[in-house]
Amino acid sequence: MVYIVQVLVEHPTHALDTAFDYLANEEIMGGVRVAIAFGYQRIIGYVLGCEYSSMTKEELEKIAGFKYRYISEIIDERPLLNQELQELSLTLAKLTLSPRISCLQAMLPPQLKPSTNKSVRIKYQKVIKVINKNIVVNTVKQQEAYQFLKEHADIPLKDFPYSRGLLNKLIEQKAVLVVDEEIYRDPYLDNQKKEHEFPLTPDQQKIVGSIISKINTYHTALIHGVTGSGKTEVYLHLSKYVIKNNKTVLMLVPEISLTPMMVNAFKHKFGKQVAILHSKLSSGERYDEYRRIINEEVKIVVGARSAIFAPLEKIGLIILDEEHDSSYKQETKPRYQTTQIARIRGKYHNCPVILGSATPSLESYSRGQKGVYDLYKLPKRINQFPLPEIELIDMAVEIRNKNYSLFSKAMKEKIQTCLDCGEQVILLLNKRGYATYVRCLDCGEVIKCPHCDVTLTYHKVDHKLRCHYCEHQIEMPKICPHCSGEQLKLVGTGTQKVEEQLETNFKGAKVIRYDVDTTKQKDGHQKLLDQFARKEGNILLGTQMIAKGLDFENVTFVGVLNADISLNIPDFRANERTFQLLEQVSGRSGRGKKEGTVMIQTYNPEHFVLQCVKNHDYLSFYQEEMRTRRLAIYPPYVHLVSILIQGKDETVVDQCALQIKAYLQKQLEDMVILGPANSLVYRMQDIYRKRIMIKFTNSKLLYPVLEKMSDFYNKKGNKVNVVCDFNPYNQI
DNA sequence: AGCACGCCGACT
DNA sequence: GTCGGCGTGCTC
Repeated sequence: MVYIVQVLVEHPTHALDTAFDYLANEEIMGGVRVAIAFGYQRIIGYVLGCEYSSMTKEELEKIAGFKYRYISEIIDERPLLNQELQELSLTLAKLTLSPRISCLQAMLPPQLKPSTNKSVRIKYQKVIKVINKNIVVNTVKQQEAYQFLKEHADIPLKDFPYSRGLLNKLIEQKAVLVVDEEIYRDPYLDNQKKEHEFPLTPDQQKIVGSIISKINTYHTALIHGVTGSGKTEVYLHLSKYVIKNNKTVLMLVPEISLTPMMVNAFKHKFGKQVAILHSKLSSGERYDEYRRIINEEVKIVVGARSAIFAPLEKIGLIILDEEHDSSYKQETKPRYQTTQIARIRGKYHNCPVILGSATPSLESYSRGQKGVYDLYKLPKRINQFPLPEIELIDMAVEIRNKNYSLFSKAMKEKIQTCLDCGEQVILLLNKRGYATYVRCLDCGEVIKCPHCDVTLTYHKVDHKLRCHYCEHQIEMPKICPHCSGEQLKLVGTGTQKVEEQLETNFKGAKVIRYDVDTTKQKDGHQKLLDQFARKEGNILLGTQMIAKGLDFENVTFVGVLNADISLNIPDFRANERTFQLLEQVSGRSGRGKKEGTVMIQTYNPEHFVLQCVKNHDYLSFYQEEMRTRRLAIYPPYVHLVSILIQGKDETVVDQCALQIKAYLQKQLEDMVILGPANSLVYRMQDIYRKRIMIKFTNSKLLYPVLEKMSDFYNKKGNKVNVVCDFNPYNQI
């Protein structure tokens, strides 16, 4: 008589993470969006399932004990996600302890999120399709046009170089047909070039051959290739093989705008068979790329983190380039690790997952060593040059020699030499944030945000102090807010200040500053990098953004102004991050026809991380850092889950945190449970935040306990909110 | 989440 | 008397 439809309502909260039953007069497929009345609201819902019932509405209501409502409107003709991805959305919800609806939102492009009812206009154009290739046509001229159409498949009507009458003749003979076809906004239209293939080196050949021999088996391969060793070529060759066998490729990169080389390499080689997915695309562009994938017009998807959910069918290969990169971890709910999702999809499609990096994460490398992953190495650069020579510069010595400037004597000279030779320089200011804070020289106070436990940072552009965590901003004060002293001093060095100093130190040098500030606008990254590539700048000065995938052959010198900042961050990954950053940025030097050099300024030249960077010695770094992790019991020896307890009332937060700790200790007797401790930024936007950390090796016991705890505390009306983060990266 | 209902204080 | 504060509970 009716269909009972299970609907997930679109509010992404734990309180509503349960299916609501509606009625419909027809069957509705799982994965279709519907409009529903929910309480007093009209909202969008997502259909989970549908079952037929022979009873009437009234009979059903008698059993259920509540009134059913009917679905108001069916929005989609077809399910948004295929079977694989629907199942994956449920797995994702379980793995991350997130509401199912927020998993769906993370998986779909913004235009298709259940909540967004905005429609994106689909554009059409008329194209000529050859429907029969073996017609004998009447005249020579017709034959000519027919031949032309056979050679130019699906040509737009407006580009047809013969007369309309001629075309009509061909249509009459049922040789061709004019149809409306969707046209897509192609974000990389002007980027297409001819394919040029490089022969593989024996090392590359070995890897390609070996992976191809297991191409139809799910397994993970880790490629440890030094910077400039040609991992890209390996990816391209494998991809070509896979699509030749009529399967598809999922290629992930950390952030598209920061790794243009990889994107371009794929676009050049495979042209229209590639779809690009990332957040900087306009909504129309992104939607079109997504539709091209759904319509199976695409063989390869290149994209950032969320592209791991691309609706590709028949996946034959999944690649994660720069696998160590922290952007593969999503830091908002659902807090998933892309590598984990890649493995789930790889298992489903029975295909290899390739992880590539010059500086693999300890987690991955240890699996490579244990044989869980196949470990491959590319130890040499393809341009035959050795890796750049690295010099560590002891800044303590500089100070002893009364050099208080940002630049050591050696670095100043080196930069000057490069400029004189017409070569380019990359400088890294290894500092998160880019501006300075303000200290009063009379009372010593630092100006802080009234809502968060952080200092306000100075922005020169508008002469304002701003908070990093909330939008709070004030005019730069003239006098100290604490003691009314007049000596306010800007402390710390940001890229803006270094830029000024470079311009005074190196007369005539053009500096391109590359940081969050200067790359904000659309295509901001590309504009600046293009400028630098055209040699319109001599020095590229940037934050860690410049460490990734850039490839400028005229760069022969890379300088790191202060290597210590990231070493001193209170995070168990600080050493690993520093090693990765320094090794990656060093790799920007000497990629062309000239050898490159690197200088790293530091106060800890003896530190093992810096010594290993100097010798390009990943293995020693790995061994030493593994020792530390083993002694301190950190990943990869254990897994971590961080539990954030937050709320407006400090005492309630405190009590709940203690309660939770006691509960967990009772339920998880033999696991190490640390905390509760104040979070790194204890107060953020007037919310107090405490953290509990669990170290575990087996998650089976853990999940049901955390689920129960999270459900209990995330009920509406509770004064605290609990967030579980598996494999946490940013402990802010 | 978003909204109503309901129970309290303080104002035309 | 009644306007509005927000604490509590419900939505198929």
